[in-house]
Amino acid sequence: MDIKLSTGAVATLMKGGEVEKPVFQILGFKKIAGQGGSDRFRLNISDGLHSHTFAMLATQLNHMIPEGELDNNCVIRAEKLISNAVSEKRVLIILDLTVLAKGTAIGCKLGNPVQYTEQNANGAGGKPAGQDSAQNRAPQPETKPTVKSEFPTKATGSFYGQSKSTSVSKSPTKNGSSFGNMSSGDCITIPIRDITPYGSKTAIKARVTNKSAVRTWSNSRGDGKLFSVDLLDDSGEIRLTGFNTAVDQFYDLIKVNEVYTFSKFSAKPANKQFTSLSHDYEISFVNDSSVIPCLDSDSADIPTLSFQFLEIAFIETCENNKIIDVVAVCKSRGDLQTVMARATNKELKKRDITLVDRTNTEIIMTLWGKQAEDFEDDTNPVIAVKGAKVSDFSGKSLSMLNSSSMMINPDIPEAHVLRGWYDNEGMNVPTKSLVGQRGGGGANAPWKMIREASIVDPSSAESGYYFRSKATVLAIKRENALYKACPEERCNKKVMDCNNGMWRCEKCNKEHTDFKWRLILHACFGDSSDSIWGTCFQEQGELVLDNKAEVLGSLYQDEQDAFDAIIKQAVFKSYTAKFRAKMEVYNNENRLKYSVVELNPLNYGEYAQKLLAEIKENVA
DNA sequence: CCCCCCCC
Repeated sequence: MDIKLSTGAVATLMKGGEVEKPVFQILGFKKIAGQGGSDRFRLNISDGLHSHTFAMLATQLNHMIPEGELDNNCVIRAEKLISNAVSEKRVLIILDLTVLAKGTAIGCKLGNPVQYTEQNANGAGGKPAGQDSAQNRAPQPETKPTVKSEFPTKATGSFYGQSKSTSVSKSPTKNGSSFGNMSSGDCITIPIRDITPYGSKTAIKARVTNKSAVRTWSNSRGDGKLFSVDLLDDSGEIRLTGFNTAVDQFYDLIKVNEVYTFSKFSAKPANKQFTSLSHDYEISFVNDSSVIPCLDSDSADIPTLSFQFLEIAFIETCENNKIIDVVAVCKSRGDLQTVMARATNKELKKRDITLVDRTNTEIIMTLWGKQAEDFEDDTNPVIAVKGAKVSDFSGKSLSMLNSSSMMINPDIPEAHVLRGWYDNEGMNVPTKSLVGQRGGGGANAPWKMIREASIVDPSSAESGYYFRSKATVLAIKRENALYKACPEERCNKKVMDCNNGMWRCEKCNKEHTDFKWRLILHACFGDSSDSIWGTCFQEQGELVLDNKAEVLGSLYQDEQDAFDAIIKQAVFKSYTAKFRAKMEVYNNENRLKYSVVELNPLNYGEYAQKLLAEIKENVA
């Protein structure tokens, strides 16, 4: 077989030029381990003249390596290639390829390729592509130093060798500056992965990837202050918390992105509810803890980033309040808003941004405070978020926490792939939204017969599904229609009777001298096709019963007959109603729950017009 | 030993 490599293609591509379906020899590959089980392969490609290690294999092609289709020395034609500039470097992503010859058939390195550098590029390539091309709209790391390990600036000869052992490593003998009670000399460090509450917890060498602010607490068990950092090595990550004196001792000294040897700590099970870190345990400082900075030269083997990315489409199935990592393109950026925190009466700044990924699904993420104010990027950056909270407000959404961290255009393979996908394809593809109709609560909710609406596809009911119907009230449940609520203006929480004339609100954590009546009216709505039970909150309930909750409450309490008469009168009135159907789990069973989100007395004239229009449409 | 993280 006549194999001809695309001589000069590496240099051309490295300068930002384009090469049509270049032919390369694969001189080696390296697995970049497991971010959320999504291993990636980095290839050393050669055009016979130059070789280059900044080529990533698209994940959908990963299988070719274990299956032996791609082997050392094989020759491939890159059918589809994305080239991205990443700060001063350039990364190629091979999206599709054809194997022209197996490595076993070739058996040796073709030509005498040298590692490509700008210096030896010797004019082999073409002119760089135009500055406005999609390829050049590449991630520019905002925090450069944090993202160096995935793509070392120097590709060394040893890079493609076997992977190093991670089980035991020596901590550096550091000249001077340790914090804490460290005695001099080396100590044995263990991989983060191996930390348990049971083993001897000598020391770990780890990079600080996130550092919290100092926070104080005060509760029934006492008060104090604390901070925490996220630590990472090549075996895993773990949260380290410092309480009280440890705050004074270590807080200012520990810097994000730096590598330290941490020795002496205690470990306990991690509460998964409050972290996206994968470790089963978390650690805290003890009395004789020490923190020793590592020299830069000693830190290169400690990775800088770790994510367990979840695809956006998958967030739909996440339970509420789960803490997750996500990488996505910021499709649009909302305005800065100011809202009042109900609990604290503090003013909050927020900004919603819309994220989209290769599942063609989008989700809204809320940024808070300074991060919301500072977010001004309108260039559809790729965003990697660690530790965002899943909220089920109106479908599914994400919210940043104080403990979350966000990187804009990070230099990681997932981000490059997303960049290429969005610029070439994603920006023009319609997306599914995980937002249940927001704000207007289904402003364009479709008209449905009730029968039709009640057999709605369960997957869309998962996040809340809106529809409109003409509906007649067929029955009303008189029991539990009213409850005593917290009198605070914005709080509607049910209060507890303290039996001393006071009413306790758990939400406000206060006792009040009075309460207000609130309505949760369960009514059966029907049309000619079927009927459903739906919940009418305050305003809708007041409309159905044609009385204010306040009046209804006192009647319910003191004049039952009058209350029943009101209910009787409310039956058989007709409305146009907007319902929200949502799948909920009740007694381990899925059931559709309906609430009435909008209610208007039926305007017969208007409704007849609507029916006439529909008839015309169907006859034509 | 915290674990609050806000709003519609």
